[in-house]
Amino acid sequence: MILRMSSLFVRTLRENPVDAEVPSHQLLVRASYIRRTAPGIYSWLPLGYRVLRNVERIVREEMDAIGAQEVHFPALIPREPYEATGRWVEYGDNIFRLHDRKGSDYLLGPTHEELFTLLVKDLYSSYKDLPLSLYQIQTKYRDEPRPRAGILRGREFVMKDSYSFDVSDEAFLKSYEAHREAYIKIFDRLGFEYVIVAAMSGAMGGSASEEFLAVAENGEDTYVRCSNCDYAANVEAVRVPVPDPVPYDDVPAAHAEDTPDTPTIETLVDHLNAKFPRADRPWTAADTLKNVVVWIAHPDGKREPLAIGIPGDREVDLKRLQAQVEPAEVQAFEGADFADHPSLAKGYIGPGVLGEKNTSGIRYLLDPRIVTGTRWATGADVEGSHVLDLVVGRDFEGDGVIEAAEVREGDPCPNCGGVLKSARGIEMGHIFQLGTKYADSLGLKVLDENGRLVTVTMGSYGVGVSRAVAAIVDNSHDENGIIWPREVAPADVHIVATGKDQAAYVEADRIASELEGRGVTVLYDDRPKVSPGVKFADAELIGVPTIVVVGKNLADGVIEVRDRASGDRTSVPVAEAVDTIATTIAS
RNA sequence: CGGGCUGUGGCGCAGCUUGGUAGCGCACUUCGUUCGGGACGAAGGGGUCGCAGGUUCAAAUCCUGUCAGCCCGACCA
Repeated sequence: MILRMSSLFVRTLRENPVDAEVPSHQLLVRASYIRRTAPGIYSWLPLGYRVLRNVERIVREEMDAIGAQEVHFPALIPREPYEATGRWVEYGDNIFRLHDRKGSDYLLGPTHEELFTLLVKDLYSSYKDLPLSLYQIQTKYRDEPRPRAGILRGREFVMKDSYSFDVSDEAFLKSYEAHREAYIKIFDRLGFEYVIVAAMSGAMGGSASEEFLAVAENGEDTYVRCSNCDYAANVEAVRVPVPDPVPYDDVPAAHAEDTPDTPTIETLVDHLNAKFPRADRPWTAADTLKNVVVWIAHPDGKREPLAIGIPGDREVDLKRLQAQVEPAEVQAFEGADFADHPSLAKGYIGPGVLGEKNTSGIRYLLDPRIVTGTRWATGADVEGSHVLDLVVGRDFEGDGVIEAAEVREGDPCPNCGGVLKSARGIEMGHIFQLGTKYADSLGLKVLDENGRLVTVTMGSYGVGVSRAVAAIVDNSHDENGIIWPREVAPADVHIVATGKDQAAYVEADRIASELEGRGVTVLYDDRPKVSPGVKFADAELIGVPTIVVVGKNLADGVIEVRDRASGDRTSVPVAEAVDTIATTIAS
């Protein structure tokens, strides 16, 4: 097919829209692929929609290849199924809710585990029917607190979601592995750099999950990778290696000391070094135990304080903490809250009052590094006083363990002890081992070969289709515009006709038609009276991988074939033009 | 949720301090010239100045509220 620029519904912008920060947002708007309709909600223009469909096509082909069957569910969904799994409440403000004229509750689907589970329950009741994998490519709705970066994080977006149903956990692993392999093929074809990392399942529930992250400096997710083994994980999912308990027989009894004006770790360490110097080495922040209090707000509206003890040289990583307490939310513990909890001495909180058995009654969870026998300097629960030589297991204990401390580059790998390196990425795909969470709450069971009812084991798998469009652009562009990988480009070739000589247009028309006859999609800049500079700039901005210029050189019997990515230019005799172009774009 | 900055034709911006006919560049229309790296001249079309309320003879401009956008922050015990 031929897309003629003279009539194509496209208007490129010369300047970047001022509200766009990331390259994909800037370029997709400038090159007229998308247009903002409302905050976090975008319309797809002809070129953009072609790219989106190309991504969908790749996803479809790979899903079909593993035997998954395509279906299509409504986006407008009644409340009941989500009530049954608790997600009507768990999703909180993140779902769009609406009422029909009778006042019944509906939602716009953020993801579809419930409906798929119910549909399979409707139709299937035997182990002979399994395994089954269903998928759909559909518009999803999530009322994000802060949509940003164009289509990278929108409130309406296109997602491929699929669900696997198996009679046992063992059988499930095959479905999971098949999806994982399919995802590798999809992301290889989409042509951006990505990593597969261990992840947290979050609101989705279930036991384990892996994320496919597009490597991107401006990504929202931070992940770590071991420089020695193949361990890779989202920081939220990193498990700190737990040290062995250490002996503490020779540690003196805990003793409180005056430490005036030391409300921060930094001031405390300085004070300790000045007044209580250690014999072996100076005090460091890592010798102190920092106790942070936060609110844990549950979806049902209740909230409780939670104290977290971590080594003083680390910060609490809110995202990590959040991931641990999902679906509850973490909220700041503020000045007025201290007034309500008089046992907490702000700046000098210690294990003396924390814990369910102590005066505050606040649940107290410790970082895994704080193991039995380790000794700490920490708050004495009195302003201007800290306790030294406080030993875990001898002088205090926590109510449990929590992974909330920040993960840092250089930390040891939980797998092999090697060094972790950190980087950022964008979540492009996520595969979940759901176990029986949804099958249990919705009653999806089948009869096994012994005639017994067994609960179905499920997996759910998502690909951010519209997000992939943005990720590809972020991964593949230069100062002049987008550089599409061939498989997703809105056209196979972009023909630019230039000059006042009508012959160029006649020749370009012929080449375009012949290419069309061979099944090639041609974006043809046939705009009259548009200067060559504008056409070249637009061609580079739009980013079709092969650009053909028909103009001045026609007098010498040649046209020019340009490679968008490398910038290479080749002169080709007119007679060979169509063959050469067809060969180029097929390679 | 808190703080900062910003909302003026499709895009980028000026005007606001000191209230008085809404402007510039790009884009768009017409004519002519130009034609391989964002051409030129002339003549045009297009804006409830984010929204609501208030002050005033008069509001883009002052006041209040609200909505939206961008950035930063959210614990540091």
